[in-house]
Amino acid sequence: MRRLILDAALHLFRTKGYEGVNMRNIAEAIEYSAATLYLYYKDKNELYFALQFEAAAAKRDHLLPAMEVLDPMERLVEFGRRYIDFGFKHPDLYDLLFITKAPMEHIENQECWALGIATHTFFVETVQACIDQRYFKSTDAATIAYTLWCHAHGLVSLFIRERMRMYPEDQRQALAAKSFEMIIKMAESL
Amino acid sequence: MRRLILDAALHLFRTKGYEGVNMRNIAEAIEYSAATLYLYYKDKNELYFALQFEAAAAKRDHLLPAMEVLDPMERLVEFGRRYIDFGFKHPDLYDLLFITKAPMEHIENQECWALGIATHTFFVETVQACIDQRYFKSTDAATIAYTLWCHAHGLVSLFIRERMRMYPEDQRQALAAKSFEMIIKMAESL
DNA sequence: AAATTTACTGAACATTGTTTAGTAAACAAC
DNA sequence: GTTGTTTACTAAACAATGTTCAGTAAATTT
Repeated sequence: MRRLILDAALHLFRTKGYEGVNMRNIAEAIEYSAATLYLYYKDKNELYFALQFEAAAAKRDHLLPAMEVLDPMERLVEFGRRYIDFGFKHPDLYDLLFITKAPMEHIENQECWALGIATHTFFVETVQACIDQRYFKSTDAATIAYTLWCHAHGLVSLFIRERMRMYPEDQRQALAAKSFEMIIKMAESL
Repeated sequence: MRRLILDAALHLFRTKGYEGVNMRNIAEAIEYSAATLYLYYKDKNELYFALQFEAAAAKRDHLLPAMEVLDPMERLVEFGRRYIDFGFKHPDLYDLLFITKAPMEHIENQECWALGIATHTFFVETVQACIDQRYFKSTDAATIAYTLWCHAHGLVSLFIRERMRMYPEDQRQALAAKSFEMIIKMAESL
């Protein structure tokens, strides 16, 4: 039943966007009453956390191929490329994971958090592997990882939240791509 | 009257956060009925745009001292520092300007847009000035500016939207500061 | 057969954005 | 000075949405 609710919610979510979905919508889609949803999820927040878990799983799956690249520097680049690609291809899921102002209190107790942490840890470890293999002179893996993440997240979220209107629509993706190339070049000087 | 409404709205906004404010709230604060607000603003969107203008003005004022630095590279660094500082000090305003999912359609017609564009143009021109004075080898001012913006925005927005929970709360600001230093160092290799 | 548990729902409530119909005061025109 | 018009405002209602509650009916247990 939870599966049924989640699938319907996620589908609505991805087609109609976050705003366009409400409890009655979801209930309707699975031909139950809205009250039924509250039997399986305490409130909208709990449903939100469950959706976040789905999104985190989708993201992990999207990043998976990058994790298998052997050379740490190539892996890092591919990881970044795929992270950004995920954001552009699934703006609703990305939004859910990294932008939505939602009950972030106690998210540490949610299973979606563990998934996100695992991915983040893998990312930092990849940076550390680059350091170990002398790709970087700096040895501050945490700050390097965070700096790269800031760039990627800024890039995706400015795009998703429509703050690139000063650039013609058909040039935004290209600019993002150029910026990604640039940050890689910059990182090589670290 | 618009002044009265805006001041009340902005004040509520900054104390109770974006979510915690509604038309009735604002009306109450100035001791009028909610319907009155609709005499001065067509709908919540128009009020939103007006608030965005206030936020844009506050941001410009916050950045103003940086604009007066003579050396373009120092100016660029100070600009970045103050941009980030603004985001940390006024998360609600920053949110309003760069994160809130709100009616971005037709924002080009709003006065707040002009203000934002002016600041952005100044930023790109500063990068261009750095190029002209051989601070960078790269000559792509647009991409450099955008890349730096992505980093700063990512940094601020991950913080504001509580996506840094994997770092202890008392270390987040320090990490952000270190990352800012790092991106400057990286930029010097451009 | 009776009691209890499980699964579900219609109706209601609270909150919030928005509209409508109307009031009352100020002002204008004759 | 009465009448019409404009201005400033509001109470009440409507619609959408999150949430709760009382109740029903089938399944299961005793």
